[in-house]
Amino acid sequence: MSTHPTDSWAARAQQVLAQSGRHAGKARAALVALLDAQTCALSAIEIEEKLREGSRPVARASIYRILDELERLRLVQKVQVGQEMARYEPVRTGEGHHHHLVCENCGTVTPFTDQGVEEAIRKLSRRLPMRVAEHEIVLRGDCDGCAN
Amino acid sequence: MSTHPTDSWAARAQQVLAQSGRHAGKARAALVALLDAQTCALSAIEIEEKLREGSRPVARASIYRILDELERLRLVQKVQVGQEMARYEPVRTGEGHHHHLVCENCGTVTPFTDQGVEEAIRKLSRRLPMRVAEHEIVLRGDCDGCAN
DNA sequence: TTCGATGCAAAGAATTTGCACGCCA
DNA sequence: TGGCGTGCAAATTCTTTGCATCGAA
Repeated sequence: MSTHPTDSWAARAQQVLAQSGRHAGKARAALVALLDAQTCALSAIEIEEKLREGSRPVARASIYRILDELERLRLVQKVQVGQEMARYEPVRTGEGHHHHLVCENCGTVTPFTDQGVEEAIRKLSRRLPMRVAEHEIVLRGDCDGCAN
Repeated sequence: MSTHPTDSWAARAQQVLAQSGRHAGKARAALVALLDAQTCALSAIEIEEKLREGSRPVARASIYRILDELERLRLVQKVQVGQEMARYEPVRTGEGHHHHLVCENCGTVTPFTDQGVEEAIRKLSRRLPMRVAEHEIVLRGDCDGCAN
């Protein structure tokens, strides 16, 4: 949540898109607004459904194209959660990145952050035979709702 | 690496399969032998290619079916590495599980283990609103070969 | 008016399923 | 011999691409 409208991810996204010389289409605007309202990652199909029921329907191909473009501009991150379809979420400046919990029972995806794990990975990265650019962690199990 | 043939993952796999009341097909035997010889995860397509060039060709559908069965018996772990296709690797008893490094340049997948990270995740898991059953970590970047 | 944005439909790629035949127990 | 194992082909699912049209600058 941002305190000022102009600080919102959507506003920044629109700005970056405009600066990179693109026209402002309705489909993309709707998709950006939808993503901005989410707290966690959505799949392309989920985005299509929410747009159809909400603001306006957007063709699936357009959704993939727009997400791809947003990803190249580093406005969106594509996250892979298990074997399921790809999910996408806004990259919000100022917030540390988070990882994901996946309930194997109900499929719910929940974000979490943890300094301990981040630190452990940072230390580990120095010792690996690779310049580590990014990392992704997925924890799977049964969420409290399902474990009962 | 096992010290005795009968300790091999392949031998254990065959035993578990037999005990679960299955017949011993040639395709599955070839696939199990191939997996046992690997040091890291292979995709279904890679398995198909290696089998065709090596011991004997196996239909892709059979490969998926066999891998699925091995996964249900916990003899094989399916790992997802980025957006690429799924990969499969033997679950060897006695060895701690490992995670994966992926070179974004050449696509090479390399295993690693790290106690620090495992410990951090263990601690974290206790505090999460979920009974964590498993976790998966993928580090991406440029491997030493590609960084030069 | 020009070029990017979008929708629709077809193409692709990975994976799964249906069905008939072959082989192991 | 009966049922699991396997191959082949078709079906599914997610994603990408081709092409004509629409709309923003």
